[in-house]
Amino acid sequence: MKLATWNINSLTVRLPQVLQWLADNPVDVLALQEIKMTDDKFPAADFAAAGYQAQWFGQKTYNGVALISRGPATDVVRNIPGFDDDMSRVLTATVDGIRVVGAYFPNGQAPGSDKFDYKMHWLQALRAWLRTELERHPRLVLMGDYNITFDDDDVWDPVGLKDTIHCTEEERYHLRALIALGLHDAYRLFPQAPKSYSWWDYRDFGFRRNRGLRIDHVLVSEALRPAARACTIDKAPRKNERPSDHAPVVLELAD
DNA sequence: ATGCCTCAGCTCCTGAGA
Repeated sequence: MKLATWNINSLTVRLPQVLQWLADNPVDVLALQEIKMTDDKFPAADFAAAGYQAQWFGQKTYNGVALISRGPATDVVRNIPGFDDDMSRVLTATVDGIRVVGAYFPNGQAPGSDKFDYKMHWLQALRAWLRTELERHPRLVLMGDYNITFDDDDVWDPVGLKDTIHCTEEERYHLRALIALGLHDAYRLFPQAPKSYSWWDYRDFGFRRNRGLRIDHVLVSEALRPAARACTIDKAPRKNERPSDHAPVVLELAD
């Protein structure tokens, strides 16, 4: 079984790339972030024609998430229960016996800003809810655009970017706290090339110069960890014409 | 460089992303 996450920065613009990627990489579940469209615009028929079901939770202009799956998605939950939020960021469902949480974490803009405060509160609420969700569903995957790096290995210029957004100790504290719930960074369960990133700035030839960050993550629960077989970042779509700034991250689980 | 790209929208500029 394969699961993947991809921030596609507008599904309107990149639907053809997503369909092509699914044709080339027939994963069982694909979590999408930043679809940037209202629910009435979601191209469910296009996914159905490709053999995929879909759940979606859209929003005008910003945010918006979806879960694309071969099998049916049940017990669907939108956003974080108990946390009042006007942004569409989280979509959770059970697929093939696995609780899949697809999430678009807040960006946070800059430490000290209102958006950063919102990010901290959102992270707190996510963790509180995940604690109970993990009790109900031990076989759980949390994947998406976290907008947080774990450590310097996830940052192309750890000195220059020290304490800037995605790299602050406050954000990393929350990321480690998620790990402390009994989750594992699937990417680091396996040997990886140094300077591996999942996002590169559109500006200044960021991708060509490999000036990137690893901010898209797949976390697996303790119960699923023994089944993890591989976790990879697929840089191929970043080489497309009009690419997303993010690359897909793929987790392979033993059947 | 409060910049560089890219996207959406009350679209020919601005806000936001990361």
